[in-house]
Amino acid sequence: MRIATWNVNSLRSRIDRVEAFVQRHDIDVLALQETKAREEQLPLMGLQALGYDIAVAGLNQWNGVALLSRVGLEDVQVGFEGMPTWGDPAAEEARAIAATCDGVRIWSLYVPNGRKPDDPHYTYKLDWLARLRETARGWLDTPTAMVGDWNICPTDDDVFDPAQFAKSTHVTPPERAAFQGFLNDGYAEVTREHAPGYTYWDYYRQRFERDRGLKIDFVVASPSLASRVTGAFIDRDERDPAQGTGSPSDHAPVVVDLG
DNA sequence: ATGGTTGAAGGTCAA
Repeated sequence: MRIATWNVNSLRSRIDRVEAFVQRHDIDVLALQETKAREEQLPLMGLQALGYDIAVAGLNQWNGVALLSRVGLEDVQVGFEGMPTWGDPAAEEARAIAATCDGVRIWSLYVPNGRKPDDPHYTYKLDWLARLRETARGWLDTPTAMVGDWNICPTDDDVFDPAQFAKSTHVTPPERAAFQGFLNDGYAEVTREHAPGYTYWDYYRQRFERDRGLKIDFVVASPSLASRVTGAFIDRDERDPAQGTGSPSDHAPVVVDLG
């Protein structure tokens, strides 16, 4: 089974790229973040025609997550138990959606950005991660993957210029501790060893062209699922303005293969 | 400190 995660930064503006991507790489399950649309706004017929069942959550122009699967899409769940919210709770539910696909419980996650370390949104981010961790302890014994945009650089190698980010979110010790907590509990991040390199490059200042990016998109797997991973890669071509149809997302997709 | 770019329910906010 081949799983992918991609922060698309608007599914409507990226629909042609998404359809081409799933075909080019023969994707079985695709988790999307920042879809930025309600279901009725989305042109999904093309993906359905390609054989995908689709579950989406999203009410506003900032969040929104989705799952596409051609190997089953059962027990869809929006949000997790006790998930903290920000602003309009109904809109913020669209940071997490889960479904069981061919026996694997897959969560598409869009972790809160945090904005600035002194912003209340940063506290919300840490609360959100803490609550996810508590809930996820209960999933360790089942094949589970938490995939998506974690908005955390777990190490300095995941930042093009750590000094520049010294006073920014994504690299602070509490955020890194939050990520490490999942690993301490027994989960494994399964993409890094197969797919080094960044997954996000800011639109500003030709960051992609100069490879000045961040590694913030991860696949965090329970032990039984982690043992099935045979490979992973980052599709940098999808971040390349010179390739594909229309403008790219600021994130590249991450693909994982399961044996 | 500011600005650079992209997307959306835009004439601003979030990333």
